[in-house]
Amino acid sequence: MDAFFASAEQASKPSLRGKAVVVGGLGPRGVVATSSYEARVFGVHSAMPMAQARRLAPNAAYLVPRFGFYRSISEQVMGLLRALSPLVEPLSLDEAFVDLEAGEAAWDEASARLAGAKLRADIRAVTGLTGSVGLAACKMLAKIASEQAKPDGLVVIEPGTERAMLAPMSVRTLPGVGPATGDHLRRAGIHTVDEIAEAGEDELVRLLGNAHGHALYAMALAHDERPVVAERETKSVSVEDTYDVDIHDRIRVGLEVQRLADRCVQRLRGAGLSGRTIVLKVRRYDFSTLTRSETLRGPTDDPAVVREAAARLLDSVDTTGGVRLLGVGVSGLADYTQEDLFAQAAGELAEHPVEEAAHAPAEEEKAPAERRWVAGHDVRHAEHGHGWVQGSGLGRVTVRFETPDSEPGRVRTFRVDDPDLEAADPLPLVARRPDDPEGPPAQASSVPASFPKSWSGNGGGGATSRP
DNA sequence: TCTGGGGTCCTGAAGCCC
DNA sequence: TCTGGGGCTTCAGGACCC
Repeated sequence: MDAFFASAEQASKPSLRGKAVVVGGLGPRGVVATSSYEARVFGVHSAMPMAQARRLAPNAAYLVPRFGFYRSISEQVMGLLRALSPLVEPLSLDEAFVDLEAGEAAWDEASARLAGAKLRADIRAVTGLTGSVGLAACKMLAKIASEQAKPDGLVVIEPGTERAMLAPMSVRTLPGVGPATGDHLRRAGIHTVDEIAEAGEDELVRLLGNAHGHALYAMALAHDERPVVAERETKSVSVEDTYDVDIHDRIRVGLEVQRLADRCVQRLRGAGLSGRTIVLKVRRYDFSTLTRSETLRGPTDDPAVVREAAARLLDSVDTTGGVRLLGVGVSGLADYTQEDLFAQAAGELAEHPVEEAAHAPAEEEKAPAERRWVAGHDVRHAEHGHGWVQGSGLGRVTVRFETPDSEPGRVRTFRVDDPDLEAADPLPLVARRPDDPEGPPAQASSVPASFPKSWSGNGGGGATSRP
């Protein structure tokens, strides 16, 4: 999907269409998750500190991400992909690989183009958003093609042309080459993909180590045999928080770690998992990050056990000077068994007869009674109807009244405790047909049959929430 | 005026067992 | 009894991705 979060917000809010929109954390330490193409003109891009974005684009609209909303759109798109093939490998909310051969959805370049074009049309009809499609014989090339296709395009890399196409490209084009590896290669005089191939496999292994060296050399030759994997099992579950102000108080640090342990266990249980290795993460005032881990005798999803392990790990960490981030994770995962459940139930009753997992809910889940009017979130007013919060402060909240299919709406300001104003769910971006409230709004056609070895696609956009 | 959150994979050191 | 080495696991850190 193209600039996914920002595009979804623009589709949801007519007054933001054609305008610079930046989605990300709005606190003093927030970073940009996605910016609209209009904002990118000012140099705003993903992972940029929000403060810097505000300097570059002071008049942009700044919004908090609404993951539940994006997830619902993502599910619609993934549904379209699964109609093409049983082998769909989601990489994130807005990106996935599809093995078109496995779905017999195409068999040559022409049919692949047709399938890609139809997919893009279907995504547009069902979600109202644009997605880009890259078609190629392997995942690496499909990904590169989808990057080239953005925004709102389709690119095919024809078999036989791969090496010539890759040769002049920067090493940073290849997946797995980030800032550090890029610098490493540059210092060795390697700037392009062609120069990687020329350097030879032994030299790359010497420079980058075994796994990375072999993998990168293969990619430079356009070799990528990785299959599209539909079901990936989760390897770890973690939660972390960056604090607006460094925490110096050791007792407070301990309490935060306990809270994070509880949240982590909630997530773990939600996924039906338990784990053996508990990991504590601490980012200190100077941004240095350290982790401490402990492996238990067997898997657990008992909050008391995870809390205790996390507290023991914290004992071994020096936090003088302050911490800016704390995290708790669990790895070494297993599906939990019935015995585990009974053991946990007994253990919890013994250890925490009254304790409630009543810690601060996520921003999106907060009750309306809490009266936290979050910028960008939907609201409903008894008289003026559906709108969204444009800003709040000093006891006032400013709301723009508009819906995905309305004209840009008018702005009104209310007291934060106005009884006529309440939080609301996002409206669908594309109006449903009255006779089929569940189904797609437009006809989503099916794709031709039979597909060969050499075509796989990176559909639904490639890294499109990134610049 | 700095640098989120949730993951994956790899490497190297160290300890243990045989 | 001492030493060496291979193989495995654990732990910590780093790079990368979206």
